[in-house]
Amino acid sequence: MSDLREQVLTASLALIEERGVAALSLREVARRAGVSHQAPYHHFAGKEAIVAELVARGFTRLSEMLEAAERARGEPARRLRLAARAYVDFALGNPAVFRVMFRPELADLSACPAAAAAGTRAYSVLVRLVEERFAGPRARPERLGVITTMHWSMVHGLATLLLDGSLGKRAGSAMAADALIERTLDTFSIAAGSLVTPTPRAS
Amino acid sequence: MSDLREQVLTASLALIEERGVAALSLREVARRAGVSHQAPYHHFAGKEAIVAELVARGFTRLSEMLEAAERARGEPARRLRLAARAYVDFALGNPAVFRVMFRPELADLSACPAAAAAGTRAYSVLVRLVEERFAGPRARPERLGVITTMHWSMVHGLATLLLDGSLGKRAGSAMAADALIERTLDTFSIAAGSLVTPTPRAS
DNA sequence: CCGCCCGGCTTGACACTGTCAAGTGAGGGG
DNA sequence: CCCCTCACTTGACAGTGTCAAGCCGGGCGG
Repeated sequence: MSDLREQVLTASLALIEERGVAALSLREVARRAGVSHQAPYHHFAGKEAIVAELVARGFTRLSEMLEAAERARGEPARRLRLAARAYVDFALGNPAVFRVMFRPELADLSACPAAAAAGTRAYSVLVRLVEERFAGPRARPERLGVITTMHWSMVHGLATLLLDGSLGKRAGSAMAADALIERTLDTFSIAAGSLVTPTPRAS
Repeated sequence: MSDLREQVLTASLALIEERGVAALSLREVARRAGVSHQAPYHHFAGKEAIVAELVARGFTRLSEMLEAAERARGEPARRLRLAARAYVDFALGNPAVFRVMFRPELADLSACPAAAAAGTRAYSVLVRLVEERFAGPRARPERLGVITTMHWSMVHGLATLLLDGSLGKRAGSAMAADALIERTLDTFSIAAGSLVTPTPRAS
């Protein structure tokens, strides 16, 4: 039942993947699904609701990938590193969804509690991983929060610059992009590692 | 002369500031400027050209702010830190423009050479600052490139997450946001500072 | 068995958009 | 004086999101 609902979602996704979210047209979606232009309205309140659903699914998929990294064996640093790579991989693998996930003016995710919950779920994975890696006798929780923000910013910035910014063009081929990601994340991991012991008071 | 051109630009900017770039309507712009709906077409090729112009101006303004930080006195670390703060301040001070600056699907900046040049100008400031801070006898240029990418990613990610992501909501007031920015950039600066000497081979 | 309701879908309409095409009108140079 | 150019207007067309009805078949109560 409700086969159309899924068809609308996949058609919408395909459309924004190939022409950008600005070109998402409900009528074109209906056309591709072989129904009349008003049929989607019986499954979604409007255009926003469709992309909100896509955003929610994107966040749960991202959460799953991050949680998979969390379950990997190895030291905390390795798992945090894997999660970072998973974040970037998700962005590069689902560019259209990723772009719209962090664009509240297109789809107000606060209006869609499912999307907000999925986003919090992904965030909490990061929080746990950072705690695991950086918790220590001297680490105040407030400091952990800052380190979490730093990690998220770094990884998110790398992903968005590769996707939209000029980083993607500067690093031409996919292989070059992969090397760029690996080396950037490695360097960041090393740099952040210097924070795990109380910062050495260099004179 | 060409007063309308400027009027169109300011009206467009105001419109995307208050309703988002998706709601930019040439007809509404013309209405606000008190002219007919086709008047803007005598100054811009179309909708894309207008936002391309806004993007170009945004990049030059960002470049100016970064260059001001570059001219500040103090150690290289301090200037890099100032530039990072300037980047975030620009994003928070010009949210609509910043958002559209890194959204090539809305305004293809490669079609607008002025915007691309301004972007490269801003990027080169960052390259110089990173070189100044991290250049050393042991630093290969390739390594400097990675460090540059890391810095750009971190700062850009922090800005976009504050703007669009949930970071902005998590850090409620503007004062809290300011503290968050300061502490995150400080922590990052310290972490990155551990890279200036060849990474200590901890056993 | 009939009749009714109701949910999924269709058809129709409205206001709005970007953009092409043609017209208008004032101001200035030949 | 004429005409031309340039900034602008008017008109039209295709396309959009969305509100308001209409249709239609299948399940349910009687």
